[in-house]
Amino acid sequence: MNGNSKVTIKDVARQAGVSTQTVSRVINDRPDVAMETRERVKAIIQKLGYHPSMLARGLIQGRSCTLGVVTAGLKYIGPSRTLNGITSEAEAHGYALLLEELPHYTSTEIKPIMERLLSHRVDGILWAVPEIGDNRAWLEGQLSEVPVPIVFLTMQPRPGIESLAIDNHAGAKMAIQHLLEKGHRSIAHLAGPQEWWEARERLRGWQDALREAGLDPIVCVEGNWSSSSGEQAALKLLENHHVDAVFSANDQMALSLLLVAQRRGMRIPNDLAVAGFDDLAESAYFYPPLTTIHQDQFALGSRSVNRLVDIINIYQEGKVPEPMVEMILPELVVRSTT
Amino acid sequence: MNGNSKVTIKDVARQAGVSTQTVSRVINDRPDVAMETRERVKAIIQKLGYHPSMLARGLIQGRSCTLGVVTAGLKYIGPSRTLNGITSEAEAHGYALLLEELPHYTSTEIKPIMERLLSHRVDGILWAVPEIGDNRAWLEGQLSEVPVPIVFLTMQPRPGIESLAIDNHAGAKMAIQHLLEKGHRSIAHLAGPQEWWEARERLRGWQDALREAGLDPIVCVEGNWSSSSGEQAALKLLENHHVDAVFSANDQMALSLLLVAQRRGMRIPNDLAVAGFDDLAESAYFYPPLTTIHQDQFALGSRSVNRLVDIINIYQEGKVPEPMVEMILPELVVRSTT
DNA sequence: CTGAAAGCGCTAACAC
DNA sequence: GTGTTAGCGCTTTCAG
Repeated sequence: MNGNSKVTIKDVARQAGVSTQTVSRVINDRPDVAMETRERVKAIIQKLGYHPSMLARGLIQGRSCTLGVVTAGLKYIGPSRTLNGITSEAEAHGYALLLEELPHYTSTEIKPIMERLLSHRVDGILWAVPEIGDNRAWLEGQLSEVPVPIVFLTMQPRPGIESLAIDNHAGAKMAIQHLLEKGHRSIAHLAGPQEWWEARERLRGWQDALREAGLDPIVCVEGNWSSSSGEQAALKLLENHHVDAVFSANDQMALSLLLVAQRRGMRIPNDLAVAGFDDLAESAYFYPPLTTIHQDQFALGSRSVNRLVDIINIYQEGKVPEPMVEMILPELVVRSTT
Repeated sequence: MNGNSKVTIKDVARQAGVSTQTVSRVINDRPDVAMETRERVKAIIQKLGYHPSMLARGLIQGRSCTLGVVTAGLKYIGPSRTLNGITSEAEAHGYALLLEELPHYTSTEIKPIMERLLSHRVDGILWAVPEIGDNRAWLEGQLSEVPVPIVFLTMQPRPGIESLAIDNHAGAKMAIQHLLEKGHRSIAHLAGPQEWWEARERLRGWQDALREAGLDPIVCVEGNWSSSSGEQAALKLLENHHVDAVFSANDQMALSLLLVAQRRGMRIPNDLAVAGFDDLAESAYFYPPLTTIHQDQFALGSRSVNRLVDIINIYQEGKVPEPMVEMILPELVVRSTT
């Protein structure tokens, strides 16, 4: 580190023998600058290693070209794939990202987060935290106090609020319909933690698909997404019930289920068929390779940025956008466990 | 969205019947304000929902209280766990994070990235991209042009440059020593892509540990980290060589190796012992549960923030820090594949 | 203890 | 085409 710490527009102007205004015109690609002047200024900019300050520009224009992103649970792969989509799309739109991570999923301390984001004058906010328990309770009172548009990811749609989510209900139905087609009738569910909206949706999909087929959704045990909880749940399930298929709410629990079933001498898929949800990179190499529901979390992230940028632009034009809810359809990936 | 879009310090001052300086003193917790005035101003701030603008403050103080983070490969779990450590520690130090993701690991287009970061006047940069091929070539010429301190993660230590990394060489040696203790003598390596510094370090650890035991490191096949490449490599390895143990450069490839070996009728660990590297959440539930090397990527992230903040403070005091290199030791986790 | 004036780096609005 | 003036929201002098 050394380099030219603080070259300002004035330095460039002085060296080029023009006013700061002219330099400003050059860096903003305005048309009304003489070709020759433009080149000269550009050369000086290059030579001095000058970078216009977004702070100053943001101050004056009332916009920082920055989006706030609030996430949680980065130690798991899901949120970070969404983030991957967000970074990619934000760059395409010329926005920088201010990242905040909640200390835990159900943190209700959103005020300091918002304050930090708003202090930095973000132009909009992406709330990429899954809906769990009442961690959206703050919407009631505090949403109206936020002076910039917010788009929510992975949340139960609410009227008047922008949101995007994977359609977990539809995904679960796909899995069950696939198992039904394979001839299974006694299909259990290894559910996710029911405080999670996503887990409830997957359970509901399991129920609805079975009922539509004239069957009763009865056998259901709950885990907490982890492989270790899945192991406990799988033991309970296989010890106490006779089923010929299980739909697991995620791949990690499905993994334990495979392990437990095979330890008990069951052959997969002959004695027990298994379908998961998520499609982890490893799922194709489980023993045996896992049939699962693929959710495109990258798309979830990138589309949310798209939407937020649209909204910002609409407000910019003085109009008010019509709130939209978008659901992204997952896909069935058939492998060897069914 | 509505809320008080743009409440300024002036609005607060006017309503409180004081000057803007006084308000400024209150929000910065300066001592020289009368108790009564302070309370009154605070009440108005609350009432108006005023948030001081970090843009204006940054402009004047020459610092934005923002750290730039450059990452790559967020769709994999590794980088995002590091990011997890970064967000957590940055918040503890009161820094916001400006996130940039490279389009690919070996992107050499670092100039636009730097420019965006510097435009936003970040106080320092965390370069959290693994060293691959010559994607650090730019250090030669351009590092000196960066006017803020940079800390590099996951990179071959270089004199005079701040860096932190997991000690992959030591980790690999731990794995091999464990296999040797278990009585294995013919230990192959399922290597990672050799353009990656980390993969080379793991291979070197395998070589060194074997040589120190008086054995020759001979059998080695290379994958690209993915389970599918691991499958190809495992087939090649098991078809052409007779080995009684394999050290895989990561868990995903180890997973395929387990699958391939068992398909060929080998029992794990009796016919073949396997050790991996990474310790994924799923690894404890592989079939069988995988012995592996655990690397603490959260700590890698959090310590890098710590270091960067230290450096910024040292410069702040007008001093120049002594460049430091830190290696974080991984840990052996013994499970059922050895 | 409090306020007035100046200015951070930049751009909008107007002159010329 | 180009320069001048003013001011974004805040903090830093320096007076009182």
